[in-house]
Amino acid sequence: MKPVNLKKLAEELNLSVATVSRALNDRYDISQLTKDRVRELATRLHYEPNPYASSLRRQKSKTIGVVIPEIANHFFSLAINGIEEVARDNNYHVLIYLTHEDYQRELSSMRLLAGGRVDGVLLSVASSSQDFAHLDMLRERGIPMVFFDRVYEDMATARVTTDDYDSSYRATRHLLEEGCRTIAYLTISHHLSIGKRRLQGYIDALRDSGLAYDESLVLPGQLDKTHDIAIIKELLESRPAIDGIFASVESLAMSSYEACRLLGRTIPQDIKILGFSNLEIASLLSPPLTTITQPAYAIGKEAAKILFQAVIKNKPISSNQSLEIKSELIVRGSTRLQA
Amino acid sequence: MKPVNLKKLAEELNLSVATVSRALNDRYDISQLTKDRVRELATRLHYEPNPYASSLRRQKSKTIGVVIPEIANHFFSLAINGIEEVARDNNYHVLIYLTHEDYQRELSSMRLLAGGRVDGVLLSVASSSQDFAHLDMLRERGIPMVFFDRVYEDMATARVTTDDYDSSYRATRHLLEEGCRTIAYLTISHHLSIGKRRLQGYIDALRDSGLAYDESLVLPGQLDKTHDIAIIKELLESRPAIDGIFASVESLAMSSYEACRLLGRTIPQDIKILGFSNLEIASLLSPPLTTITQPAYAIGKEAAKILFQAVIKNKPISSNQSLEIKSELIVRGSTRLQA
DNA sequence: TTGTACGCGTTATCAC
DNA sequence: GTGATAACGCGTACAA
Repeated sequence: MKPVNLKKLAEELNLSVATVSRALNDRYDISQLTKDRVRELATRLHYEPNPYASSLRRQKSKTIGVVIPEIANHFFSLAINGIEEVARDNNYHVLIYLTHEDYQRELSSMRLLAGGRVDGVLLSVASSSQDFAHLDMLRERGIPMVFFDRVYEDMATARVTTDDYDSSYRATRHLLEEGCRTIAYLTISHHLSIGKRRLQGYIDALRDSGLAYDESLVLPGQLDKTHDIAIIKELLESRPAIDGIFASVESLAMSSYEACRLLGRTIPQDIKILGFSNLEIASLLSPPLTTITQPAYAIGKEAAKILFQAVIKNKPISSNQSLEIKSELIVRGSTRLQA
Repeated sequence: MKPVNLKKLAEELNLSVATVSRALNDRYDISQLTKDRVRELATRLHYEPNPYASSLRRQKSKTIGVVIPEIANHFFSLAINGIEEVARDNNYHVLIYLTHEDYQRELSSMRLLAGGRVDGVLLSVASSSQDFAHLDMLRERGIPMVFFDRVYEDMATARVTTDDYDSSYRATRHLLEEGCRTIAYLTISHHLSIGKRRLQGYIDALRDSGLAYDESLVLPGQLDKTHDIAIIKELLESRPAIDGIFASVESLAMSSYEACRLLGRTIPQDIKILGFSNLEIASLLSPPLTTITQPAYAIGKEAAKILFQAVIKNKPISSNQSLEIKSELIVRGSTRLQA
């Protein structure tokens, strides 16, 4: 019940606490015999060093913090998979904070993290975040941070993203090539750089095909699924010419499917749908969903690797360590008849 | 860059460290004036207490550990959502450890947690875990633990589960009522109690319908999707009489869809499929998947609540705080023609 | 109402 | 090779 500590081991072995500590840390100046004796007793008594005492002393928490908008989302859970993998390889622990796309929660998470609980932070910003002063807290404390997927442009640190603009451009081109002429664009945030880039890819693809950008075709989704379905339905009814939907996030693609079903629109005959998504089972949907699939696991892993370079070697992170990993457009039945 | 600590605040205000500490902790014996002065400076300098020093002193980490098999899975990510919610309400932090269904990783995670890094643990055991001696480490250290979903029967602590036996029984009945006579059962582990209960529900439902239990219809899935599809395909080919598949975990239902597609079997005409699953988009699959949907979010939330009762009030957890939350059988197109 | 002094468990420094 | 001791930053008993 009462934890074994160095003092206990030392008493038991008639050694000093210092010696026991050094033996366990495998220091060169301790005799092999002593090391063996100490280790034997330590394992026998299930000794585990107190991580907080150790952190206090070493000024290292052996912990990183991951702040993400949500977790019930394939992109983020795959990213965490990658992050946890790298953390474990480095003998680090992972704290998770969910913002639910809420700026206030992101802020309070940052405040907590800035308190020295972690040696580094991985962040994917909330869609409602407009102000980024809260990120300065980390900088002031010298805690390195790496963005992944959703970044804040003005911050001088590394980011691991995907080719949002290009894939959005390609996706829009694909819809155009499949015959769409009036493409609705569903988004979640205009503030996020990721939102801007994806939107720009859409706009440029339209323009390059000689089509005008019609702002009224851009629909800002919310967080509530029921509400999303309702407004998509409304848009489709008020604009019957719409023959394509480009969902910039997974949940909006799903809501579009529901909306079409409610309206009796057939995919892809009446309307084609395409979306950013990491759903493994996109191919099992009815019809199979054409997706832009992001390398979520790799993004998490690479972001973590960059962070650990800074954490372990105590080097600051530079923006030019940033990485862009390409997404893949996978054409399926929702945009093409015989896919 | 250098963190502000109590000493700094104290010097700045010409107060003792103790007074500053008490002011920040809002102790009754400090004058309002002093409290105000201290707080003002603290916020101005962005003071954040060092969590490790505090933990060391208070013998409380304000952190819980969550150990789960995987995260890229709707059940677990929803559960974490619930857990994080409760943790945040209690001003606690959440450490995540993924076992990838591997006993060794579960063991090492437990060892880390037993070191005093957390005040409590939520665990959903890995399918490969047969030995549970590693859980004693927590008990020895007096760290409370609550199981959720996947439990180890012999451990005297609370568990939050769903009605695995009943829902499995009902699901099997449903398949039988829809005309199935040869139902394959796909499982991941025979060791897990959850696996046993679900299997038993299946067996009993068969028996109550006068059908014999045929062990060769029980297929143990692996972790690798490609492999799963292959063995399901093999089973279906070697046993052409199979007209129903009951997948005891989500991934196996998906693999079954793939296998059927590869074999050209039509769902639900040739074969009916049903599975435990928390996929929100089960209804958008082709055909929509009949599911037993577990209350994942609620399970996570309730498990965390029980844990916090112990953590906050320092009371041991008793087995009879255990909770069973019912799952729901949602009939869709994969088991019935006009659903 | 505030200050002094100690200890939480570990590690680093210095002495022997 | 090993031991004594201080220090990490905070919280609390006791003193004033």
